[in-house]
Amino acid sequence: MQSSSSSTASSSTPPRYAFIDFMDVGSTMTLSQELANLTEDAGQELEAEGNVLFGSIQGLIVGLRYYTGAVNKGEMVSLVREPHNPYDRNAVMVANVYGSQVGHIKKELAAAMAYIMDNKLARVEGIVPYGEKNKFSMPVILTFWGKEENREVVNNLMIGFGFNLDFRGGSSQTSLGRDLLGLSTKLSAIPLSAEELKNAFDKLFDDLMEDKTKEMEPAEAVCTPLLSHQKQALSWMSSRENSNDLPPFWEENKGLYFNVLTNFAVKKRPEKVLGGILADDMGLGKTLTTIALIVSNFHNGKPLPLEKCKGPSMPSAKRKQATSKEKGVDSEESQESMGLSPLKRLHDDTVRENGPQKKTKTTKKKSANTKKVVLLDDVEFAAALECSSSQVVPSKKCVKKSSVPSEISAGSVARATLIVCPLSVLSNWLDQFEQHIRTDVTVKVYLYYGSERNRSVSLLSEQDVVLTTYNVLSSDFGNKASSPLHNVKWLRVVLDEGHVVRNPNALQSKAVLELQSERRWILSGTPIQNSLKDLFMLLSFLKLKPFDVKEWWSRIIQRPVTMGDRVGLKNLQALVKGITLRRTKNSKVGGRTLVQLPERRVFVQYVTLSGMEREKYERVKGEGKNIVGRYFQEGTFMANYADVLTILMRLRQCCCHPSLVGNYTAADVPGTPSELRERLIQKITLVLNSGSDEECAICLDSLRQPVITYCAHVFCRPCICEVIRSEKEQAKCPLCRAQIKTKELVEYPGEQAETRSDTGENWRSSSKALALMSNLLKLRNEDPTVKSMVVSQFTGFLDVLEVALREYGFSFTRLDGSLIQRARAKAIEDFQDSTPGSPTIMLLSLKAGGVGLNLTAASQVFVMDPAWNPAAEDQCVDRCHRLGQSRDVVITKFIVKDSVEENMVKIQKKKQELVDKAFGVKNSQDAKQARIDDIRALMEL
DNA sequence: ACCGCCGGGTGCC
DNA sequence: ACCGCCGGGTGCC
Repeated sequence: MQSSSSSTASSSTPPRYAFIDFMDVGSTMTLSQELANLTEDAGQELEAEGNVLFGSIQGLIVGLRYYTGAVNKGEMVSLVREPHNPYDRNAVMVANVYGSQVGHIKKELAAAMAYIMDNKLARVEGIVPYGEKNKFSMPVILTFWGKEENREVVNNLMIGFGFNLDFRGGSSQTSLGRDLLGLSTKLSAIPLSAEELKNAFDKLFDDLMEDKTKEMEPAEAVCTPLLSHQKQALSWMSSRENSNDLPPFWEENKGLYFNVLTNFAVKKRPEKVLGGILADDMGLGKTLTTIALIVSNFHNGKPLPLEKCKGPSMPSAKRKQATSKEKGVDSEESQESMGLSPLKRLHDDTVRENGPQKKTKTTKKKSANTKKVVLLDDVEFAAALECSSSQVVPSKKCVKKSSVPSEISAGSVARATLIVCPLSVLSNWLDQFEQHIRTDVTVKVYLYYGSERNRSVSLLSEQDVVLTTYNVLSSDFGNKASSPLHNVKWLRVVLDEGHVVRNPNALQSKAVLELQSERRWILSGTPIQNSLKDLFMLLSFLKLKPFDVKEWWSRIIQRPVTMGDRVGLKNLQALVKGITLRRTKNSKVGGRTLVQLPERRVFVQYVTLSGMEREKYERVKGEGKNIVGRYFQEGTFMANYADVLTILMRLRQCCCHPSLVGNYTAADVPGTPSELRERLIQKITLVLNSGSDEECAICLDSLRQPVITYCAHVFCRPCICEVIRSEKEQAKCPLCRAQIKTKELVEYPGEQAETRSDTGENWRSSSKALALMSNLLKLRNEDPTVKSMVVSQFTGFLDVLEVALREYGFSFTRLDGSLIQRARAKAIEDFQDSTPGSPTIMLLSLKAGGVGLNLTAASQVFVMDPAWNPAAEDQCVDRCHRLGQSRDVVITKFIVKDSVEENMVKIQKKKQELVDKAFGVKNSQDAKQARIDDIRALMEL
């Protein structure tokens, strides 16, 4: 099994924004993705986007009488090649929107289409114009879509078989044309302008709360009083789960159910979609609301039946602690705590946000101790507890002893809720269950995490809540041995920070889609990260038919909308509105905003380099300019992109502290395999530590178990192995098409391998470090209780700052990618602690920590170096500027004058203006040129 | 399928 | 009777 520690770094950084995307701030693509697109045929499936219409032709669907799939007039059908059909290897099967086979394309036409489809020269889509009642065959209009460069060859191929692609339908002016494109004729044929589209798109998720203002009180088990907007959310979520309404776009008419979008009609009532998207802004209490939902809305709208605790009030938190302590006594496994540490530490946590009834550490500890004694006396009860709230129990014991006396536990009725979340918010969930559930009832929360996790399906099914991470889920799913989580019939599955699953090709997406559940929820503050496409994955998870199938999503929603079709947009809006609740920090309830956040102000401080620093900077810049200039001349710029990034990184490091910059190695020539290997390790380390949050070009997600190929491209190990497995000996690098082999993949040795810069004894200051220190000293003089976050992209710079902080007697903690979860949680806990003497400074690496991170103790933020993507900075700042922050937040950004940093800021501004103005996606050639131009500007070439 | 196609029966008008 | 024509059997790929 993959070790859980190897995945900590990446999983804790949900790729909320494409960090490295410095050329194109705010656009949808990251560097890797763009590289993948620049390289022809990166193994991606033929996407509908970017395809043009070649033409259309009328064909015939035959063999209707052998199949049950019905089609209505005007309904879309899907065409699927059947290369293994025993009667005709050219066979093309026709299916309706709901996946039932309708028939086949008549063989002569199928013969012409087969080659085109197999070689992906064109995508063929069908729509039935009439004849829906025919018994034996029906006509179908086939439209051919593909890349412009394939138009000719497709046309000629069709002519060769005696078919002429008719282009009349192509002009979307005619009503037939618009029908073929899946566009509407009814409302308006005037397409939306790019501006209107962007506006509409931005507003898609805005304040979807009209008629969602009914409030509901949570079950008694919830001890935290819910705010008004949380009660509204609870009411809405419950009604979504209990609703008997038809799914969006379905209407009932004389015993028939009719989908108004697809024209599909069935006798059987379509399956309900129970659940939806809770897209409230961060800090509005999605977690609390979800907890309230879990305990308040079991079957038939009744609360979840919970065990009452025996004896006098005994907070659940204490019980857990007692159990795990006791466990330590009688168990041989002492390392088990590795994966489970977040739980342990959470017991000592002080109450964070939203906590009207504060518990204090001391009372907790005390009663925990008393409890322990009691527990030892009551073996039966202890066993029960182990099954429920403790995660650290060896499996056999648990399975045997688990005797949950509840009538529901029998298994016929789904009981458990599965919560999947990024590692970084795991402990937050545990915290919040403790904090918000009354102490005299037990909600059985099982943490399915760590190597000792209990894989018993029946045990998991008996829980109230099972908590796990996306990584655990997908690694279980990937290891062919049956995945326990996929064999449980869940009552409810909740995807926390659900936007992290957005690439439908990634393993974790597949793992998530395969879960069996009655109800499904997505929690996400940013349901759409980049583009409309992100929504597809969410609908897919919610099983909102037919949009859970890519083809229908594209044809019915995505393409019409991106082509500016008003009805398409209207449908999209209706779709989103029907399943989403979103309130923002600015939403109003009864005329008042939901939460009032303190102000935040941003200052930029310019730093001037000292003579020595300037000298070194200019030297590094000179070397870099030479090399990059040569790449330009040779036209090998894109091929050497990694090196260019490295050079830029060195310059940026120079701005922070001269000692961060090591010797320059990019010009080295790879020699023997061992030298090559070393060089590759060096390169992958650089890439991963460059602060760019590189994404894997295959899954487009943050790198998981990163490996580097001999051709020096970095991917997730599972992703690239899958490519090699499927392409066998022919396997080529998705980015440069070089041959690749599994045994030639070089692993990332981990952050430890990072060469610590020569700070320590040789500590010398830097202008930027001094600028920071003077700010911090001034703050300490003014108010010693003020806490600050110090953010840098370079862990080496944080090392330097540590020395300086010690020198001046500051107490600080540090959070970066190298910390395992336990240390991470400890660092946050220490920092959030408000008792005197607690650390006042948090050193934070930009890429560490996740969206869920709560650092509200800080009211000062120092951004030491500019990020390529300013959104990353904003995100970082949001960690303290969120609900629970009581002071005004001041952000100070340091920028070195006359340096790459200043240029970066200029480019950021320019990009931001462009993004603000237009919504359109520029073509890859332009993007490439823009990228090159920007690097010229950065390097002053 | 109120078609097309196949293949057996049949054979002036 | 090596054809045409008739009419029954039959029918996706």
